[in-house]
Amino acid sequence: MQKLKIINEYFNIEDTLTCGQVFRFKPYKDGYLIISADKACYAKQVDNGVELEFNDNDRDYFYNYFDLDRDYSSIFNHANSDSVEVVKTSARLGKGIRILNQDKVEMVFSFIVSQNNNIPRIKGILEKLCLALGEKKTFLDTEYYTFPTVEKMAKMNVEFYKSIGLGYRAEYIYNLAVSDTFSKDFQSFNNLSTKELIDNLLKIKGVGRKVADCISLFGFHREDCFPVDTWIEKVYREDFKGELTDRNKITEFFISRYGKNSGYIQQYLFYYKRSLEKLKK
DNA sequence: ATCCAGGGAGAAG
DNA sequence: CTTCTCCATGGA
Repeated sequence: MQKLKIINEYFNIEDTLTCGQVFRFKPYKDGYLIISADKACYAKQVDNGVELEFNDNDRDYFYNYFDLDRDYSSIFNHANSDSVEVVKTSARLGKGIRILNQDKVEMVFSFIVSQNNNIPRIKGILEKLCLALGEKKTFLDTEYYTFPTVEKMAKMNVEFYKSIGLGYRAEYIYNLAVSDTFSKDFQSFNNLSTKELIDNLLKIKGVGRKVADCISLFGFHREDCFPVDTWIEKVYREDFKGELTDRNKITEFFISRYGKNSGYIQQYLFYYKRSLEKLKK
């Protein structure tokens, strides 16, 4: 076991986990237990930073996972000097958000589950999926389940996927599991341009532009992506006073505006808009 | 009861 | 090319 303390004003563990980019984490002893692919990590906020704890062999994985090599100051400053008020406000609220480098395969399945769905339900479905098909492991005296292998998922049938609450998405998940999407050159997607990457992801049934953008951003760390969902559409309409209705065009609007910082600023805005809604109750 | 959630596929225009 | 309809599920 190994501990690592990160002192960085641009790293808040709660904001990073609850901003909507990751689904498999839960409160644990003054902090959080985070599960990614087959690995687990404990993280807790301390006065001036974040304390991480993981297995010795997972040091590089989680160092990269939390994007710790990146300097977030210029990203934050870009947002915090924008002419639109909501961008500045959201950046200050989400100053501690980092874009995680999550497992690519897990991101593809997870964001197919996310379509026309809400975050609590997405978390519940993924939890059931891992409980049923993942491998049981122990970390810090607590049990967790790995994300299932594609091979294991391919052995199930559509009825199983419906039984864990996937609804009409069950067929997308099943068809993807039995496809050859991940067996051939999926890892070489790394070498593609962002546009080529998105075009390839769009070939998967159940993956549209928004889901492809999320996979590209959260799995491949493509910063020049700006996923547009119902919340971002609300920001666009209410705070930017935008007139466009086509989500593709709204995406292009934001990318041409924010360039390489699109993904980060999108996360600031998404987190902010959703936080407001939670506050109402 | 109706609407909504990190939308997308397929059909119709 | 664009727009419309339907798609399961559960919480508000």
